[in-house]
Amino acid sequence: MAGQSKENTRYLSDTAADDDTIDFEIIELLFFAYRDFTSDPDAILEKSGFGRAHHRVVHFVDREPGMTVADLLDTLKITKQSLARVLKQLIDSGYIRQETGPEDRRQRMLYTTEEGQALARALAEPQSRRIADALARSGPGARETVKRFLAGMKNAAD
Amino acid sequence: MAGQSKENTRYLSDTAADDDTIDFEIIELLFFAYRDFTSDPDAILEKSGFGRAHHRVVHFVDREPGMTVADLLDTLKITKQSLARVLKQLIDSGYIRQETGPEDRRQRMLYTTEEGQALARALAEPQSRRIADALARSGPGARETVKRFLAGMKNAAD
DNA sequence: AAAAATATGTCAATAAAGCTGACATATTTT
DNA sequence: AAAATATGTCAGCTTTATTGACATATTTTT
Repeated sequence: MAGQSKENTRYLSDTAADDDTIDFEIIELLFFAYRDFTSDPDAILEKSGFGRAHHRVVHFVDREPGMTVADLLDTLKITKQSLARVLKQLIDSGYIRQETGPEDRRQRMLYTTEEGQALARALAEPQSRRIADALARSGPGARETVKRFLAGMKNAAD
Repeated sequence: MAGQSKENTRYLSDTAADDDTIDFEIIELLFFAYRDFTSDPDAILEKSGFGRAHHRVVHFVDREPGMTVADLLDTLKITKQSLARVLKQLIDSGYIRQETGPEDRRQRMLYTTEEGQALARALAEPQSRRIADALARSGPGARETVKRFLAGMKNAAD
């Protein structure tokens, strides 16, 4: 494939032209923002031997105490088999506990223990600080604008 | 574990108190926004038999034609062994091609083929539309604010 | 009361995408 | 000539997800 460098240059020009119709700038900003946003808790999780999946479970159970397994599956949009392993590890390690549903005894209501709460806070803290710093540098009223933007990015079905 | 519901309520109150110091609201908005943002291209990728890793490679090579393997590793922050499998598949399928570096012949400069370009655009298009919709509903000046926020979320090292 | 549906749990096999370590080859730099 | 660099590759491992099948307890429907 010799003598193709002119064609490469043509590709480049075409790209530049099409770039106008696609918002590559914010697509990339989002990618890097999220990559680094999740790297904060990853460092903490490594010490406990947990991963991102555990983080998500502890977070949502801490935020909505008493949610059922079905609620959690719906929030995370994963299968129950995927959840099972992670949830079992968190229960065995004493971060989450289950209680039989008071009305429907088939249900398992989920709660964080005090250790689970502490873990959830420790994971959220550096993320929260990162957000506060970013907002502070985004001008006045940034919080409301960012909230509306992020809410608009998510599927309406939620 | 009967008679524990009072303790649960106590947990709840503690949670509410601590919530003030941690920005759970934006943490969750970011999670849902990114989850749904990545679900758009996932649907397209499934048809090609590719995954998110292929998406990222095609995207960055399309955006920066002629980047080297080392550049790509640095951008993606993965190991060369991880990249190798994905990159090989993309080259074998005709979406990406390599050219020996004109000055340093050890380097492999990466380019998208026309098919690769088309794939990158097809994947970016629904994400771009989602961003445009979200920005439109975020008020005037939202674009600049969101850009500053996202840039501030990423590590300075970049 | 019996049958069907539901909520959860579990076993087994598989896949995607990352990782580490080790080593090979070609090329450039020292 | 030796060392460093850019890339490629082999082998094995881990995490986190998947699907399918089936078991148990409980509630709802018939």
